[in-house]
Amino acid sequence: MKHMKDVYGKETSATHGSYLTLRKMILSGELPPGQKLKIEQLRGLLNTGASPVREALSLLTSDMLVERIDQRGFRAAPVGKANFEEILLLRCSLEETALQASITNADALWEERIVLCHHHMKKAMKAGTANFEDTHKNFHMALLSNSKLPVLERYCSQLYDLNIRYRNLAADGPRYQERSIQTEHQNILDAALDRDAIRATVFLIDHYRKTGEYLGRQIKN
Amino acid sequence: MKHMKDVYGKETSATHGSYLTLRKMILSGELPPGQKLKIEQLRGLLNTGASPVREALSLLTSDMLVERIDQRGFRAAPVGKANFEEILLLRCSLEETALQASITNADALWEERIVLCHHHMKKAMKAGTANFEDTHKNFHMALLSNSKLPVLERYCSQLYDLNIRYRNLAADGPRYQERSIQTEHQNILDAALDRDAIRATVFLIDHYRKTGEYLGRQIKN
DNA sequence: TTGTCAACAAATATCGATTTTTTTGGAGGC
DNA sequence: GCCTCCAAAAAAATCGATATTTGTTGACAA
Repeated sequence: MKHMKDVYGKETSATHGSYLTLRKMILSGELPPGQKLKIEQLRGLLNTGASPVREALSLLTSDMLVERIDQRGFRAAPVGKANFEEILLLRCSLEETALQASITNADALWEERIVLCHHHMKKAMKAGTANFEDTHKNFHMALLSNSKLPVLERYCSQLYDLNIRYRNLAADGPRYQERSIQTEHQNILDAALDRDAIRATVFLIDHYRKTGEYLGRQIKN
Repeated sequence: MKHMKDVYGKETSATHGSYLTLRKMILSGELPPGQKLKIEQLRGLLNTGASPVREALSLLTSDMLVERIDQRGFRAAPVGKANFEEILLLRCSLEETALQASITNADALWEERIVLCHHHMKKAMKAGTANFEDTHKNFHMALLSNSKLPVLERYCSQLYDLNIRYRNLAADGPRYQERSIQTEHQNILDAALDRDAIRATVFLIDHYRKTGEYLGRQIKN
């Protein structure tokens, strides 16, 4: 395979394409935690050579989605309650910092951005389309996107994905959207638009804690 | 080169060896910020093939020491005042969390560990040996090593390295150790041993702020 | 002079094959 | 029966070569 088209039809390198595919498979649980990731096997799955696969796995290592064992290959990162709770803790702490910085730098462009992302998310939720998860992440990242702290935003994005992975792994439990997530999102958005940093972060963190409490109960380890 | 020996004489893969070498070169400033990192050129420098070099560069990407430009290769990560200040801010915030957690979990083993690391650091400083930087990092990481929050510790380690890079890049300024760093370290250690989380974090953050203030003045951008 | 475009040069990305290392599965000794 | 050691198989790591992309130069036309 010389070229590859990603989900949006744009051309990407074999490495980047493999990265995106594997990432999605790990986040969705299709590649379960701890699973050995053999190059040869993935090579077949992805229709590509060993080099792009190795490089994609290397990149996933930095996202903490893949573990590399020296000279012994790669495996999907293991999961556990302690890990889940650390992620929740860090998310609350880091996103609080990021959201407050974002609000401090608030401007019209950012406001429009978060309003739009919120709209797209609501629409996707109502339609029940498959890309709801993407719009949900977009909304949350948009909230932080005005912080002018790119490293922090990167960490938040990483942790968001790790959290989503746990949600997907626990997907069989009782329906999770029973809580009125829509209201919670609306509250965060309104507080952000009011430039009320305190209220916005309280809503945001509460949003995470509630989700965390729900998911935490489902994880064995 | 089939085998490679790292600094401690242990056998490592070509990839890992290349990773360590390149990392050191970027942190020390030998490979200056923004510099194009051509595979062929590094291949010669490291006496190895293209694959290990590429993989090492991929790994360095996750440490934010190397930037990858799609289809256009790699370059040493650029630097700037905004980046420096973000790193300082995040370090203060994350290390505060980590140190407090470490102290909360304090036990005899941890105490021994930090006392030992501190001793090694003092010894290396007095002797003026080249490995002072390593012992310094070891001491700071040992302080956080009892947090039971591995992801947080990983972030702290990353940010520590990024900060060291700035220190090395500004190395030509007036002697930086004029401040009594020894006292500052002693204060942090003593407070940690007293299990006084508040006092320890105040000393620690003050330590970073002072260093940051000094270094910040040296960075142009 | 300036802008465009083709041919060339350089560098990246990828492939297929080879070399090393780890793992597996017994055979033989205790 | 259980451990140790050795060969065979599997997998990972690495290499050398090829294909693809990007960057550059200079001729030619507007």
